[in-house]
Amino acid sequence: MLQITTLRQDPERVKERLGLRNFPQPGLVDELLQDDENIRLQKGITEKLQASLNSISKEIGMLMGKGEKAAAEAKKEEVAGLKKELAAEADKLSLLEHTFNSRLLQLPNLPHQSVPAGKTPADNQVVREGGTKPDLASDALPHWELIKKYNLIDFETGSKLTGSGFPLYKGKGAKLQRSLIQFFLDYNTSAGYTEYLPPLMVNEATAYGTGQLPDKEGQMYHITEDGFYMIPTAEVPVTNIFRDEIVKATDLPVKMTAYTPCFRREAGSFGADVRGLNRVHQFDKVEIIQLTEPSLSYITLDEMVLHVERLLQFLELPYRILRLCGGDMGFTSALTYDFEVYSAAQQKWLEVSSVSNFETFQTNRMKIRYKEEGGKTQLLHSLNGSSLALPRIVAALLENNQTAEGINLPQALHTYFGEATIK
RNA sequence: GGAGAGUUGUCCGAGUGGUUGAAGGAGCACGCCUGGAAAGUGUGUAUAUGGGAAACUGUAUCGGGGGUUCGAAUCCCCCACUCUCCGCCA
Repeated sequence: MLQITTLRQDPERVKERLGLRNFPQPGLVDELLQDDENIRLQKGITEKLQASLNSISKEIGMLMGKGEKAAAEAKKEEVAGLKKELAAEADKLSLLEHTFNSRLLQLPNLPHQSVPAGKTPADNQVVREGGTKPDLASDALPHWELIKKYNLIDFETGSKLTGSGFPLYKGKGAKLQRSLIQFFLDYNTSAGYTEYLPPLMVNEATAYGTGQLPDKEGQMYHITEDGFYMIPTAEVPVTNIFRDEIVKATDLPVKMTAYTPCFRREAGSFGADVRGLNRVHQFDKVEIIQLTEPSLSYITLDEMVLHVERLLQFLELPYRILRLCGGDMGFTSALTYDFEVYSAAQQKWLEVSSVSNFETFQTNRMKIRYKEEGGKTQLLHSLNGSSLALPRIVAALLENNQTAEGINLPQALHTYFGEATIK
């Protein structure tokens, strides 16, 4: 959620930045400023009434204390009218605030100055590429065939147990998951991230904190009986660890990592790229999250990009890093880099990570703050990224490294997996 | 799932309707004392938000939400969490 002070300071810049996102209602900005003005006026009226009511109540208290009952009764009558008036004004105020809040929630984050203009993924900027695409034989198999060939995942039984998109990993397939998770977590903790293993269901307040509610309600599995949501990413519980906290400046930056399964309904995204592991309802992911002071967040973003990039180099996968254009960025992000790996048999780029700076958009909702040197309390910046999402990594590893003898795993995984080749 | 006890400021802890934003203590900050420190002593010490150049000041906040009342930390209702006992159970 944007801070209203940002709108007050420079409404024209806000509109210009929203334009980069192709935000359809620039008029909202002026409406919000008008609301803001009205609210402050109405607050003045309401609070003045409340103040006089409070002071009369105090007087009554003093009179009662002195035993002057009659005088107190007289005051009580005086107050009756005031109370009615106050109730009416307070209603007006809460109506104004309600409108204001629902309008403010509709505003996405403002794109950083380096965000390119554009409407679709085709407008994203390729920042850099790395690794080399393998030369596969013409009869190279897509990963869903390789999965069958080496008996790594049983999609059919997963469907029987739950439904489509819930893979059942098996044997070497299950072990490969475990190896990757362990490797990613070790890599993250050795870079100073503290490991967490959070709850996989969260309550409404938590889902609201990171912006899943009210915006993406339909994307989460909802346990209505208890009012819980299955997490779509570790970002949700882990960032909320610091909700309503004031972090000591000396404890910054806060660096956290977590492995969790992620649950996504993926409502409305049926279509071409749902085969095999390209898009599933439950998948494993390791996430990194940082809370930093505002002046350092873009340096931190660059560090996180390098961190994820190095991980892909360890995996020896061909990758590219994209800077998302205004039209393709998520609602809450100010700047996002997407990482894609090339899955050679499908001849497709698959998104495996998304590293973003949210500035104060999330922390404003969650009231995650820190105390500055001078003693002033300020919102922190929050950032996060995947390191990494497993299914598409597995897809690319299988496809790119297939040989007649088996799947050759990258060096970095050998000790974790216990073998160099899946046969 | 059933029964009971509890949730107060950075922490401990008092407070069952009226100048209570909240006693007392600890901690912390600054001063005095000291050769220096400890002890002692004095003062200060929540957050958010509105108004104001500032001094200052209005409002809200005693787990969360609602209610009663002129007035609620205090009374009533609902919810969450913690602890104890019973039941069930990996």
